[in-house]
Amino acid sequence: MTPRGTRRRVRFNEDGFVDSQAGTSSRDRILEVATSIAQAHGYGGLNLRALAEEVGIKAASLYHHFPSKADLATAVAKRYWEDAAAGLEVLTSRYPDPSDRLRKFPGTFRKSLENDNRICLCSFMTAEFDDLPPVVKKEVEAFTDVNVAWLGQTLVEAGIVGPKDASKRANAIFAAVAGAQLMARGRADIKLFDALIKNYQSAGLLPS
Amino acid sequence: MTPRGTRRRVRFNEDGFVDSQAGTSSRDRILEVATSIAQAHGYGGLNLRALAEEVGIKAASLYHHFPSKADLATAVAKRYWEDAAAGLEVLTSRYPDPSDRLRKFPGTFRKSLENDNRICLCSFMTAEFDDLPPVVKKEVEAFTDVNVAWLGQTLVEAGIVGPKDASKRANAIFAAVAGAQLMARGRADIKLFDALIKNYQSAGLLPS
DNA sequence: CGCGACCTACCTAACGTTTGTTAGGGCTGA
DNA sequence: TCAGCCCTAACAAACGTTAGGTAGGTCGCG
Repeated sequence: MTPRGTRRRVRFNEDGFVDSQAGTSSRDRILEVATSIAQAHGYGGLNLRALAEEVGIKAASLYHHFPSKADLATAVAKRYWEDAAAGLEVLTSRYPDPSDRLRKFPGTFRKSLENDNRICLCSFMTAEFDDLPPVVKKEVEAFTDVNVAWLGQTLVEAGIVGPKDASKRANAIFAAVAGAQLMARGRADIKLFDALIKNYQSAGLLPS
Repeated sequence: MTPRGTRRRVRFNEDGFVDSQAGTSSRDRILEVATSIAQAHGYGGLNLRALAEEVGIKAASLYHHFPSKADLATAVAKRYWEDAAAGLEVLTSRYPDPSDRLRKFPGTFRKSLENDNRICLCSFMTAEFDDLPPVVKKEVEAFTDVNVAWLGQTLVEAGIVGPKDASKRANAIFAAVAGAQLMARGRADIKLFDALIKNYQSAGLLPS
């Protein structure tokens, strides 16, 4: 019965990333399952009946919590980047060396692949760009913003680039890691993801 | 009235990439329009009625050319990687310097973005991995194979990496460029794509 | 030459299913 | 008692797909 405004309890694992099974209220469980489905099938593939069944309720009952699919997806995407932001903050506070943090960064994306070969919710929704309700699009963009901002700040702190080039390099790292995740999904091979990250490191895109 | 087995006439622009409006037969026009739709909406978003309308026929008439949507999509993906392979071959024969070729490589992906912010058909379908008919999946993988093989060979020829590390670096370049394309789509900003590629170059992932 | 058989390419009409969504009612705990 | 949470039942639209038909062209044969 967490009131709507209350911050959900979230658990982080040893690397600062969100562990699942954090929500207990019905609304939270819906968002949790919806996130998982959308990471595998996208916005278009998010079927309200299938979602409801996995939650353990009927599709019509979803409308008690969300006025429409677009609103549900908006809440999903918002929760997604908020959790990501919280996870990155944990990373920052846990590792004093900014280069260490940068080395840990791809771990967020790795987690998705570990979870039944899923990908970043926002990568999928970015592909679906043209069919996304504008409100959802906004939240998807926020995820990129959060990651790029964190990367840029950390890169500067690590002395890898100057403040002027920070956001450009941050963009490059984000795009490359997202691309690695997508490619690894296509082969259903998480070792490929690791190899790609290693290659980014040896090429000098990421600190090794 | 091109017989089914005949190679379609294809035009390449100054950089060796396929120009549209190459097909004249009905079957080819279907594939052409279907490719364009799938690059913007994916396999799931490929609506047979909408496709037929854009071609100028009725949805039922599509079944004269293809037995099912899955078969249509298979033909689309197959044609897609075959055109890509042909384009890369043109690049090889047109530029004697392998480093030049590598510099031109991202141009293929740029072309999609120029075309109404579309992305690589296979990037989209890789996201839709779980919902793809197995036959389609196979053709999608072939696209990656073709690109990675070409990149690996060209990297060795350019003396950038040894034959042992070629395929790993080729994978990294492919993933990074695909990721850049996806990110640029999310911002509907082709200049972001150019900036990302430039950053890959200055980081040493691509020759500059 | 002329005629029927056949093929290609498209059509209309409809089917069955799946989809997001709504109306309205029932149970339960505070 | 009453709000919070969930239900059944159904709607309308959109979907892939099928049945069956038509117009035009081509071919072989008497």
